Amino acid sequence: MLSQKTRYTIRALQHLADTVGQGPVRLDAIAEAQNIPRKFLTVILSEMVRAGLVISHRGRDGGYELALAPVDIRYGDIIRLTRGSLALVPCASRNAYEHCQNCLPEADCRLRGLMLTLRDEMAAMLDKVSLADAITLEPAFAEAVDA
Amino acid sequence: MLSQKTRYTIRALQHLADTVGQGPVRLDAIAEAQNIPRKFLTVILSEMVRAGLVISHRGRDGGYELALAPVDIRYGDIIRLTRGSLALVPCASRNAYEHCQNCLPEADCRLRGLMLTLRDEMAAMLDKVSLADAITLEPAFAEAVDA
DNA sequence: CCCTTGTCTATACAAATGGTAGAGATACTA
DNA sequence: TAGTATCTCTACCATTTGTATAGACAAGGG
Repeated sequence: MLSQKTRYTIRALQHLADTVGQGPVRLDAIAEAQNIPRKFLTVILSEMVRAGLVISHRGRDGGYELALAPVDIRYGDIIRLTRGSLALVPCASRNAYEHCQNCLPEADCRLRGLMLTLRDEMAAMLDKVSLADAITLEPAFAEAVDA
Repeated sequence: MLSQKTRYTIRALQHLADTVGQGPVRLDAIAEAQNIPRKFLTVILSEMVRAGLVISHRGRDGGYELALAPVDIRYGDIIRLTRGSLALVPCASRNAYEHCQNCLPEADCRLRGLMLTLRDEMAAMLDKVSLADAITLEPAFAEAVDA
């Protein structure tokens, strides 16, 4: 699961993407529009500033804006940034590899093999979609629901 | 991420799949071969018995064996069972839907739209692979590593 | 100078996670 | 029927993680 914080982060960035060209957006405006606790959002946005995705302006008429064009911020990037990795197990991360505790030798671990493949598929999809993209709000249910 | 418990569960079931036809496997044998804490494994296997995936036998020469043929236990099933859902956000679960806290109206939530699509892709893949399948241990790196 | 707005560090608190303890229930075997 | 091997169940605990807040501070603009 994505943590609540990651979800807030994504929604905040989407908000900034949607208001590109309108100057800095105040924290309170984002918090209200996106239904994110104000104080928590300060933490989140500060991290985004430090990470270089967002630029902040202090003082009157201050606020936040994206540091990059929306098309250059892909969902895969955001999730890697906030969560460390796309993978479902630490040892299947291409990006933030970590040895699993209490595991088998990796060369023998079928779970790892499977999770590597899955990670690659997830990455392929999440790196195709950026903050500039419209998103199908209710995709067709790809597979049958049997079993 | 998959929890440690989910990973242990999968490895335990793989072990049982690999020993099909050899009679019940004792808990200690599984714990040792799969490097899983013994006491924790008792909890895990009891749950699998209750869930109907595993059959247990007590007394001398007792142990555990799969209740179904390996080919009928798909990774998707196991993850749904132990984790509740394949989805990365509660509101994108086909199986264990839950409303997200502090969210926007769902009809407007682009994150939800994206996560529904992703869930469907993950499900399609994880429901193709069962405990009977060999798994590529180190798949080709599908996408470039740029950015 | 003062108001507005962002920054930073420390905390509080709740929930989930990983793991253990130990008494009990069955089943086989002698 | 005793005895031993094996799984079963409830409760419990410690640690980590996740969510959120408090409050003092820094900086920009008029």
